[in-house]
Order: sequence, then structure tokens, then C-alpha cells
Amino acid sequence: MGSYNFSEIEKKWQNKWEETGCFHAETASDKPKFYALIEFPYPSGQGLHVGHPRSYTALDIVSRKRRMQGYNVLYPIGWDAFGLPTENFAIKNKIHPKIVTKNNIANFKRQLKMLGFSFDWSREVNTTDPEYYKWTQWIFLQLFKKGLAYKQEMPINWCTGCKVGLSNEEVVNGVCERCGSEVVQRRKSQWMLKITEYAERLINDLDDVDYIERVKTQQKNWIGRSEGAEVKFQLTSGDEMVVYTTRADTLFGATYVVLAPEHKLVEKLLPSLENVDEIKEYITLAGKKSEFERTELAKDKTGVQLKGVNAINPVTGKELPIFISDYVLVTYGTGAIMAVPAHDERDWDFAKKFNLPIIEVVAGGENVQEAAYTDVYKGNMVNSGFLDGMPVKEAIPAMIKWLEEKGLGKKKVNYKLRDWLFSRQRYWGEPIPLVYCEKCGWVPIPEEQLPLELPEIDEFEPGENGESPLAKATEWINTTCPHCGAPAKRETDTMPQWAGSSWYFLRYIDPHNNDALASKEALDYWTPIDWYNGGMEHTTLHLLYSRFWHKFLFDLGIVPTKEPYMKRTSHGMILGENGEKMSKSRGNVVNPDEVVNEYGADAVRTFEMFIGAFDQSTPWSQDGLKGCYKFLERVWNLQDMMTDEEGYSKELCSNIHKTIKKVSDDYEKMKFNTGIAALMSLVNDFYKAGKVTKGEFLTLITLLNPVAPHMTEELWEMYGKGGLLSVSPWPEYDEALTVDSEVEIVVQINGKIRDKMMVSAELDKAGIEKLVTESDTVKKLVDGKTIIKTIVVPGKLVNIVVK
RNA sequence: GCGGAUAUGGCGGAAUUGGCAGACGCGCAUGGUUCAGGUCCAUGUGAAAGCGAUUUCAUGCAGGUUCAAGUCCUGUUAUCCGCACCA
Repeated sequence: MGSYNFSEIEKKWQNKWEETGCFHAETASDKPKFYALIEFPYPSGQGLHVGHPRSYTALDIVSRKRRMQGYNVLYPIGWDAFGLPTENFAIKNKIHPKIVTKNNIANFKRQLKMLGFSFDWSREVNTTDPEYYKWTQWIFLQLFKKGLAYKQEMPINWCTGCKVGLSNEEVVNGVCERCGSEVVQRRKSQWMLKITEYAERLINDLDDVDYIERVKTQQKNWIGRSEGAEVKFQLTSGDEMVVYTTRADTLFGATYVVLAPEHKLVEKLLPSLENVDEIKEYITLAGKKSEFERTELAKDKTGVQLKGVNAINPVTGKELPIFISDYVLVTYGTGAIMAVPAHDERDWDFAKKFNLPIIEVVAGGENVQEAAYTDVYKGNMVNSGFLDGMPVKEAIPAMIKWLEEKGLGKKKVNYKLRDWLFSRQRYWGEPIPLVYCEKCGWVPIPEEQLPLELPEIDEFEPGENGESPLAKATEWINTTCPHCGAPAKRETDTMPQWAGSSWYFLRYIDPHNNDALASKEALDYWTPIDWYNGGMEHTTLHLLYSRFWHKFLFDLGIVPTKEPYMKRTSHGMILGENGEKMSKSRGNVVNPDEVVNEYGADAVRTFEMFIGAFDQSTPWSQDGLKGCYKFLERVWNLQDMMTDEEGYSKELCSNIHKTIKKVSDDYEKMKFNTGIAALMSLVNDFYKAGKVTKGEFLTLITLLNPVAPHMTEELWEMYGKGGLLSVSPWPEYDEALTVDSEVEIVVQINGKIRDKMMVSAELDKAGIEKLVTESDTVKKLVDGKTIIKTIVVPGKLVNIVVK
């Protein structure tokens, strides 16, 4: 027997798999289809790190197993290659981002191939390929044509480092998610996508998909649906303001109202106010602050009263002071609130600071002068006219009904979700395929002119005033209006990185199609995706954006399903050996090249799956990797113990069937760590027996194949039944053989373990009780005591309660 | 501040959903084989007490429910993640 030469073996089988094309998926087949998807990587300059393969190996195991079980499996891969890091690298090193991308992809590809994933490489996609982004642009044009893309001047987050606008979702703790620079507020005309139009469906349709609960909760919270009411307040100036509230029941307790400083009404009222300077100063101050700075001052509320005008409470008729304060956001609701300090903490803080009245309208709390009482489940209405005595839950609809009847307000659903800021003033993204004509406005370019390719330029830096680098491509910009033929200019903004990744899973289905993003036939066959695994960090951005686009394509009749992914799971992060997040600056990054070189791809794959619970983050361990290598070597060395005996050895028979069952189940439940542990135990049993039959050995390597595909293919070639193990049938188990005829019963007295007995598995409750209570040990233990109660759990234990 | 997750030996982690806590691996110890080679094989390994069979204590902390709690309930602490006054 030769020694376990993993580097030779791994290269050999990677070549064989490529030559035979055994992992190519065929569209349309009698077999059941299985479409497994992992989040395609962003090909960064650093190359793969040891965290990437965790997700890829997991679905590779499921894909390989399903293939062996007779499924027609699609497990594709591609590159999410537009984006800032590449562009920044290109700027710094004066290399075209296209070249940088090409090099990075080559490196990633080498690394992924080295790990032996069963990807269908013939379907590789690349978001920066014009043949690909042609369809990204095409989808954008459809959105535009349906009125879901619009341009609007609005306050945006401006990254002082990258000199680009960021969507709120990309701002992390007040700094740019990518470069870490300060983010400030600025106004700029931007392309927006109306994802909010899909908010309701994005929540409701979660009921039809199998996502892990955490992901569903996080998406729902992000969309943030709330049911409330809009209420009209007449002002003493004769104007009208509309506030949004979820607590219409507390209207009798509203003692002042607040407008966001940017609210249009403030501008309108200004000329007639007494303290114009003070107000203007506050508005300027608030405008300078980033959203982060505003919230940093959360405890200490600020604001200015609009002197010379009051609002009239529609139910009490009382005049209320009007304030502007930056604790009210112009982007949410109507940008105006009615303040009920007795029952809202923020309002309470503000009221205390500005000495405003606090009127209790819900009983049941402590003194509202001391703290706000916010419980909606306890307490009835007081000081509230026709609502008095009602519980809050009834008072809310009662008040809304009253408002609607009087024409003073209406029921209103609001969402936290905001529209998707889609413009970037950057080079390395898809050009937005629109033309601006003085006469016709924004005009889409004809679809037959797609792809609209990026112009070749030399300088990729954004312009000084934040304009796109494309603005320098004069020849490219100047064009004619497709509508009227007059001279016109192209849009110079590009799309965000999220665009290409919002539909890539559809292109895999039919990647070389020139006439459509994918053929209808192929889409009908492969969608929806059966299983999508990815990181929790993509739960609110990518996952939501791609669901939105998919739903839009569904509405157009392009895709046959309303949801793209049937099932979504999530992997935990692999941390550095010191338990901290892997990063270059911490110096704890583990390079896959090194570990594969040292222990082989099979050992790395095995360890990545054995390292801990798949959905939890866990630190890397070089010793742990060594342990998995040792396990594979023990499997390899079993060759020495192989006997010519036929069939399974009797003592291991039930063990084998139990292992087949456990491993099959565990792979599907992503409990890879315990599945591998079961295989380790089985190997230990073979060592204890000092022998293994060929049948047992082949079962073992088949079960291990999805995890360690190279070594098991090699062993299959030596001892197996011919052909590739990767396409051989998955072992079946006999349920009857997984059940033991005798089980161990734990005997407890007052909950303490006192004895263990082997009893027949068929024995019923009474039988077990009789056997146990009549045993000598038990008789001795309960002697002289009274038995109060005996609990029998068949197959588990007997607990005798004595006094 | 709000929301979510997590907490089990020296370490990574198991525990069929209320039923023997610590599977499997690492590490460590002892013995054997090879005795220069990242060895390999076997046995042991939560803590404390005892020569011992055994006993007691142990799943972040404090209570509670139950014959029985890592698992359920109440409170609390720590760590990590997400969000930023969402009315």
C-alpha cells in the first residue's frame, strides 16, 4: 500500500472531473432538479481566505450527495467583480480595473479549483463582462420604463473619502462601509429604485419560503412595517400639517407638535415667524450634522419653537406650540409628529427640557410626570373624551374611525425601508443606459444598443465636485437623443455593485444566451433555487435587493416564480486562531494556499466542516486541521486491515446502517460536524475490530466522498465498483437494522442514577416497571421506604420516587 | 437606546427537543512500536474527596416550574452582531 500522497491524488482527480465533465448540469432531464447556490465571491486582490470555503464546501457536500442520490444538480460559480476595492487599487497603481479584475479572477479560480468543488465551470459568469451586464442594464431599463427608477434631488450620505454617495444601508456607524471615512450630508440628484413599492410583498411572501428564522426576522425588521394613522392639524396661520402616529389613541394627550428641520412647511411659515434667525441657525446646524452625529446627542434633545404660530389639536381644539427638532426625521412618515410626552420616552425627554405639559391619557402606569408610560397592553384610556375607559388596543381603531369620519385623518401603513439609492459616481460599474435630452428629458437607449459599454479612459478618479469619472469621456457622453435625434448627453453615473448580484443566479441558468437573460424553457426548469447559503451580513442588502428584482421580473412575466430562493441558510464566520475576526491588520489571516499545500484540500475541507456548528462563528485551529488530516490518513490506512470476508461483519452491521442514516441526515441538516464525528467513530470501531470488510470500507468512503472527494475517488478506483465515485449511488440503509433489540435503561431513585439495566426494546411500560422494581439492586435501595410514584420512559429510564 | 444571537472541561464543540451532561476532535498523561524523520498503535483524561467500590459538586449568575432542567419560565450579567431618535 502506498502512502497517502494527497497532492498527487488531488491533482489527478481534479483533472479527471474536468475531462469527464461529470459536474455539468443538463437543462431538462428526467431526474429531479436541484439548484444549489452560494454567494459568488468578490475577487479581491487578497485572494481567497479560509472563510470562503466554509460555505462552498457545505453546499458542495449537499450537491455531491444529491448527485449521488440521482438528482440533476446545478452548482454554479461566478464573479461579482464590479466595485470600489478594485477601482481604488486601479487608481493607486495606474492599472485598468479590467486588468486588475482579470488577474484577481485568475487567482480566485486557481484557488477554488485547488479545493475540488463540484462547480459547473461551464456556466461561470462575470458581472463585469459586457455580455453579462448587457442584461443588468436591460433590467434597469425595464425598471425605468415601469416608473420604478426615478431621479430625485435629496439629502444623501456623502463619503468624504470615496467621494461618492452611499445608500443608508452602506453607512456603518456614521462612516463609509468600505473606506471608513466620515460620511456627511449633501444634496445631489440621484437615481433611485422604488423598492418600497414592493415592501408589503417582500414581507408577506416570506411566509412561503424556508429561510432560517433569524433571516426572516431581520428582513421584517429592516422593512419595518408599522400600522398607524395620518392626522391633520390646522395651524393658526391657516396652513395645515399632517403628522404620522402609531398611537392615534393618545391624541388627547398631544401637548405639542414637532417638524423635522428640513420639513417644507418650515420654509413656508418662516416669513411670518418671530424668531427667524434662531430657526435658520438651527436648520443650518442640523443640516451639517450627519445622521450619526444627530443620534449621538440622543439623550440631550434640542429644538426651537416656531414662535408666532400654533397648531390646533383636532380633538380638544386646544392650541399647541410647534417645534422643529432633529429627533424627528424628514425621511420617515410625514416628517412631522404629534408629541405625547406622557406615553413616549423621546417626547417625554423633550417635554421635560422645554417645560411642556405632560397629560396622562392611558391609566395604569406610575406618575407620568416622573416617567413616560408606554405599555399598550395594560391600562385604559383616561382624560380622552369618548375614548375613556377603553383599552388601548380598542382605542386606536376607535380614534382612527372617528378621524376618518370627520375627514381629519386616515389609517396609514408606513415602512422603515427607504428607496434604493442606485447611482454611483464611479468608473467601475455598469453605465446607466439613459440619455438626457433637453427636449425629451431622460430617454432610455434602444435595447438593441445594449450593452452600453464603459468608455476607455485613463484616469479613474472621481472628479473634484464628486462627478463620475465617466464625465471625462467627452466623446462617449455626447450622443443624440434616441427619441428626437437632437444632441443629447449620456448619464455618467454608474450602477452600484449590488446591481449585478441582484440577478446572477438567473444567468447561471442559461449563461450564453444572446437573446434573453435566460431562455424561458431553462428558467421554467431550474427556478426557483432550491437552496441558497450565504452570510448573515447579506441578509438586509443583497438578499432584499435580489428578491425585489426577482419579483419585478416575475411581474414582467420573465421568471416563473415570485420568490427566487426556496431555502436560505447561513454560515458562521471563521475567526483567527486568537478568536478575533481575521484581518490583515490583526495578522491572523490563514491562507488557504498554505494549508492546502501542507495538509491537502480534503483535510482542509474536512476540518472546515468539523470545526464547529456550521451556523456559528468559531476560531481556526491548526491543530484541529492536523487532527482531520490524521483521520483521513486513518481511513487511508484501513486498506491494511481489509479482509476478504463477504458482506458486513455481524457486530458492525447495525453500526453501519446507523451511520448511513446519521450521515445522510446530518449533511442535509448542515450538521456536518456531527456527521463527520459519526464517521470517525465508525473508523475507530474498525480499528478496534482490527479488520474491515470491503463492503464496509466502500460504504465508508462513499459516505465520506462529499467531504473528502479526492482521496475517496482514489480508493474507489483501487477497490470500488468501477466508474467515478462522484456519480455512484448513495448508500441506502435498512431502518430495521438501525434499531437495537436491547436498550439500556437508566434506573433512578429520586432522580439520582442508581443502576443501569439492559432490557428488550419491545418491552412495554408495565413490563419495564416490573423488571426494574423486582431487581435485587432496586429492592435493596428502596427497602424500608415508601414508593410514592414510578415514572417509566420506555427506552430511556425509570425514576422511582420514594420517601 | 432598540432588535437579534451566544454563554457547556485546559480548547473547538456534542446532547434524538424535558430523560445517563461532556459524543467526536485537539491538548495532556501513561504504556508499546519505530527509537533521527510533522510518526504510528493502545489506554486514560470535567472538578473535589477516598486505598477502594463509591460519594459530592458541576452547563455565565440568581430564583422558579417538574419525579426529572444545559434544555421550560422570571430576573440578571457578559460578549458578539445589526440598526440609529421609525413617532
